[in-house]
Amino acid sequence: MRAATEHAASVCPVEVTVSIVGGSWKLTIVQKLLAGTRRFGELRRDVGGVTDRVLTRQLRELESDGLVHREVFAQVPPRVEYSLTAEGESLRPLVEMMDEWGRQWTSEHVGGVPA
Amino acid sequence: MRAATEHAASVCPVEVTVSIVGGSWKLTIVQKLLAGTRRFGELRRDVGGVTDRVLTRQLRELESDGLVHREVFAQVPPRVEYSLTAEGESLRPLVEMMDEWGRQWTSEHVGGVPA
DNA sequence: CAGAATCCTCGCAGATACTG
DNA sequence: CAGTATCTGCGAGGATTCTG
Repeated sequence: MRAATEHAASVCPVEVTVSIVGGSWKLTIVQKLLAGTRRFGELRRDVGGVTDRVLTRQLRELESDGLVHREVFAQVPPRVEYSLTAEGESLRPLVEMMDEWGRQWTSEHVGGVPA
Repeated sequence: MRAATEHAASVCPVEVTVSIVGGSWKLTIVQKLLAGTRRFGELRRDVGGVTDRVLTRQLRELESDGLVHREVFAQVPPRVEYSLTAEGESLRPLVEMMDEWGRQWTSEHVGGVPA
């Protein structure tokens, strides 16, 4: 278990969840993966604005937390596919709820309803 | 709107939610407030392990995000009460879901089911 | 294509001390 | 009691460059 998560566990369960999905881009990545398996380059494009280094690290953390499965194809050019594990899939309702809550909050605090 | 939230808004709605509830202790605080109004000292005790400075800042951020209401009583000794706004209350299902997900994840990754 | 290596910075969390 | 003021550090996030 990652150090941050371990510390969170000593506080309270909600903090565990935050420590796992709280990294920047992390839930956005999960959201994309909820739609199906993606290659590294696809994620980089779909997420948008994230650098290789950061995307890689977020994916590795998600992997080590057991939410994401990483499959490497030994071929040239390299091909790596990312998909959600069952545990990752279990985030679906949470992601949907947070997406909805975020839209709601934004619309109430900006006055404009996003598409 | 806070800078972090503003940046998150440019990414995707889920990131907005993360930026609002993602600070350490923040959801734990909300969880306590979901049970009812609390004074500063009560929160400090209930949350446990948090310093004055950090607790204060988290509360101020929650306040500026419109989730928490801060009421100061002009008296000696000072008395300040914190409570959730309607928007804060709207986090209840999310907090419950994250609490449950965190318990589940922890039990599967540690082998021991927490109380 | 999918990253690894390197370097930088900036902000948050935390500790400590003080106060109306 | 409920903070503020000040300092520290640490580590995530980001930019850039290089490679099998």
